[in-house]
Amino acid sequence: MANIYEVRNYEPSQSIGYLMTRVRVEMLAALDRELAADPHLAALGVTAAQFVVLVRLVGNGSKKSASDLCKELSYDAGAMTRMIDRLEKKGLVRRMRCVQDRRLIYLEATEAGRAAYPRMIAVSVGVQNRFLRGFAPEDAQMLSGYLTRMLNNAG
Amino acid sequence: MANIYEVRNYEPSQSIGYLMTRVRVEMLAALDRELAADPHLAALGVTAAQFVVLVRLVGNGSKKSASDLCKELSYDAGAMTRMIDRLEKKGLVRRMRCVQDRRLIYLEATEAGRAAYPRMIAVSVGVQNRFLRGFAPEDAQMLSGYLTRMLNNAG
DNA sequence: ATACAATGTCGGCCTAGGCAGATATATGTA
DNA sequence: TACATATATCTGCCTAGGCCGACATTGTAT
Repeated sequence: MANIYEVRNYEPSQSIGYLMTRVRVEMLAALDRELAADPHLAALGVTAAQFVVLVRLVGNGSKKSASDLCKELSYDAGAMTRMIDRLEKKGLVRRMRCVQDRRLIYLEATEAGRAAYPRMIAVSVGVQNRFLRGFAPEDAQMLSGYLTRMLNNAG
Repeated sequence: MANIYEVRNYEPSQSIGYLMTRVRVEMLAALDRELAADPHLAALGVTAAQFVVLVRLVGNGSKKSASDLCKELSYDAGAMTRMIDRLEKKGLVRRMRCVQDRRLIYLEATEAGRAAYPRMIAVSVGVQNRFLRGFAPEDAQMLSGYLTRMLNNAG
């Protein structure tokens, strides 16, 4: 299989890595802005990064540990500890020591966290739809497929 | 134009935003690892983030200011100041006050920075080709097009 | 039972980005 | 000229992630 890029004619500013980094920066910035602007969510002061973690805790109800989240999100364990600290301080997440395996700490969204969930999802969907403006459903499907393939290539 | 996502059946873990964030995390981590592992570059201690900035300074030889770089890279001005500090401390970049407009500080890659450039590009190309393994050139073209359209939708 | 390895959480230290305010310089206007 | 405005850089404070080592707990091999 031929390589996509060659060193001799590689143009960094047109590479997929560069484009993807910029798109992601713009998407997260938009998400941050709109989370902060939303009248229902502004009081919580939830950032885009916190939102991503919170979604994982509310979405599928199964109890999860911090290390579970780290695996799902390619996240550093130390960073996760501090992220949970911030979410706990805001009253959106609870820590509960597991009695079977006392190394584990199960994480659970609080009532406030669950209550904010639908609105947060709506904001996220709105941002993504805006970035995908003009995309046919098949285009979005293609793009998802490409990203999934790249993720598999990561090892 | 129809929306791609709907709130009622939105699955965060399959969304394009989520996938793109993860791909980008994996790509940057791979770039960091390989920059640190490369025998020619390890001594410089250049991170992926520093690499991105350095590429912009060596690539097209025109003198650039910090604010130029911020616009190109969607970068915060304060963060750029500190990034330049780190690159300067490593001897890869020089600051030169502009005499015509004394607000400006032109940035220039040093000899050491320019010398490391080809090897850094080779590492970057290698990482991206690995993530695009199995992609036909037309696939890569399609993906670039999608990303460019999303960037334009950002406003 | 003891020793060792593996796992989960946490804290310290680093790089890193966003935001707001301060400062210096340049430019346009009355 | 005097003043307001815009621009460029820098600094402080916050959130944030990666790496490493400490610590407790659990599982495994001897």
